[in-house]
Amino acid sequence: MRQNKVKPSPRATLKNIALKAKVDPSTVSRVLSQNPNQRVSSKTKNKILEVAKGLDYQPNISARSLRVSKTFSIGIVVPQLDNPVFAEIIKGAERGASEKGYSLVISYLEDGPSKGEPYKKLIQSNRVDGLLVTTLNKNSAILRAAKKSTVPVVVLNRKVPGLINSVYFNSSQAAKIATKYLIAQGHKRIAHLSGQVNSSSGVGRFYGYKEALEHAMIPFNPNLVEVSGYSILGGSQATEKLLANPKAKPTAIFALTLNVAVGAMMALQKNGFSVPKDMSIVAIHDGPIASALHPPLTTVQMPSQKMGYEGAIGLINLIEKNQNKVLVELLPGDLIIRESVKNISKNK
Amino acid sequence: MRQNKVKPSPRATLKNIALKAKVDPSTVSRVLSQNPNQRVSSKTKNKILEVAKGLDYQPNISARSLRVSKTFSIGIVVPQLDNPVFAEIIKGAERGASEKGYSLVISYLEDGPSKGEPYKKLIQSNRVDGLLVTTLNKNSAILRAAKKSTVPVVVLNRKVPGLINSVYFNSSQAAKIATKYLIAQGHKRIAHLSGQVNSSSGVGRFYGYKEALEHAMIPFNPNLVEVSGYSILGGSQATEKLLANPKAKPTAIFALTLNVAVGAMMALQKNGFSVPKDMSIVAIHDGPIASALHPPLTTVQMPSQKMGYEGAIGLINLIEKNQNKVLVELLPGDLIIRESVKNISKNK
DNA sequence: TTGAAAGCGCTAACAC
DNA sequence: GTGTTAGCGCTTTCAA
Repeated sequence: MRQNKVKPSPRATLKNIALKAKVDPSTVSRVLSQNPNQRVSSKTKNKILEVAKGLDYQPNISARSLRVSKTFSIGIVVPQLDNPVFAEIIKGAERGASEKGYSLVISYLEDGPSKGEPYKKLIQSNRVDGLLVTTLNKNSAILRAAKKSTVPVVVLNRKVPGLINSVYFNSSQAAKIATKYLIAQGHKRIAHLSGQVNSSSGVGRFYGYKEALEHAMIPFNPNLVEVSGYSILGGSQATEKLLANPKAKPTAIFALTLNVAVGAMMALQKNGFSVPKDMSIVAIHDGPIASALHPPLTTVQMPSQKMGYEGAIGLINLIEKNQNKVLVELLPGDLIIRESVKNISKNK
Repeated sequence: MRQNKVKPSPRATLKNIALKAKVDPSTVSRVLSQNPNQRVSSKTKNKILEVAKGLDYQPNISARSLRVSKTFSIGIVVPQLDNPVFAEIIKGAERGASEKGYSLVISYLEDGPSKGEPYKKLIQSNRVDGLLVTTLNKNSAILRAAKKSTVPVVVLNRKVPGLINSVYFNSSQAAKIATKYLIAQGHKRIAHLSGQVNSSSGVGRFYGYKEALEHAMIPFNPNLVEVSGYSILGGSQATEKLLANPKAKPTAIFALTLNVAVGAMMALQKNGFSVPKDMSIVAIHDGPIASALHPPLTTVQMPSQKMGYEGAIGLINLIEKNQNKVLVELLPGDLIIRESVKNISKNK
């Protein structure tokens, strides 16, 4: 009933705009697709713009995609969603994509060695013009698949041999900053909760830690390094080991991740250690939890969100051939000094 | 150079398959689009299937979209990405979408009162066939915008007046389970760290808590309720208030969220309370952190991932007109008993 | 500066 | 059961 009374406003297509503005659809396209070399008289241009606005025109992406063989969306492949680092990366990527008029298609997958299917489907059916790839695992199937991709790929959070395009974080420098700070506060027996061996970010932090020690002429003691991985539980277990080892006896801990630091703090508390009185602690990667911990944790900021943003922008530049290579090294952010480190230097 | 030597295998299109199989493109379409009432002889069908496989055919989504006015993707709008609940919802939604051959486009936005633009762009340019909407705020702009949507919308995590389709969690029942458990362990002075007033999930938990008390004939004491919101910091601050209030004196805390429980535990520790000796604690929403806490936290599982999954499946059914209404109430998951609650009943 | 015409890859109504 | 035909909405030569 109601439909009969209301004059159904025509769908806003180029054709309908052309009809209303009494011009050809192609002219409308010339104006609305913002082609730089338009050559349309400002009179007709204004008229078209006006009509388009009145009809609240939004281009039909499918039609445009079909015509120009581009989807105007990029995909992002993430191994886990419950890791705050990836959440921030996605956040940044979404911002970058939408700034450039692209949408972000998400493909989640467990980071196993054999998978890679979602990725395949994503690019084969022309759903995306390019791909942002993150992974925790150096040898993951996605990385292998990425090397054969027909669309541009930008790897986030690490450098991968054979894939030029990446936006990564200088984690070794972040580790150096964190370790140096502990040294400056008088610490000499500094433990390191480290990542897996096959993780480039973990290895980077380990080297940064070692370099900072060397620079301060503090001998490296392997007893002070425990592999924790990236989880709270891992941090807690590694710390237990550390405390149980009579050859360790650290006065400070450098944790490679916020989660790991949380686990470490729990283990310390459980074993009767008070932070920072009995043990100082610093971690890489700032986040809301850091300031909510008790005591608030001193951290080196990690620009995860920026990583996603820069990755998206770079990828789109690649797609649009504005550049042919993306290689961005992001420097660590600031050292956020809170209350988890005690100054134990004698000449204080 | 290399391109000249390699015979470029033709792009796998319907036309090329038709050429190779010596049939008409429309016949190929009939076979490959899996139309149920095909009426193609199994002989030609097999031939087509074979050729298609050899060419590794993947349909061009843009062309199909244009033709059938469908994008085969759904959008999801989330207010924050660093909240584990939303991460799990996305995870589930991605699984549901990909199971049905759809892709998931993500639109992140701060959950302010005035926004709603990303959403608008998403549906207006025909980028998505439907929308999954999550929000923390009862009065958010997205919800208002959703009511005017031309594509189906399914609201996740809450029921909203004026929007029929939703998949939500019976948080009041979860609250009841948690509170009842504390009561069964002999607790009578049970505090509740609650959500905001304008959040349906928060209100539900509050009612569940009250009902459980009533049922056990324990009088409700407003001094035992503190608004914590959903963050770690909020949980910590609310707990501080609780401890400072001489009229409260709880023996147990029911926290509406895992994050809030983490904050509470920090505040308790800071104030010299030991869990569960001096204070028991239960929270809604299980997650890896729960078992990593010290002591491991007793929780009522919340099916966030399932919410995303059911939402996606329901939305796609709506889109494909297999059903015309989605209204799913998810029951709380199991009570996971760990070590954060002490039995203080006398006749133990 | 603008219009006419073709076609991206696909599907569906209609013939036979 | 299979081919013919038209057209979704858009961009892009080519002509005028």
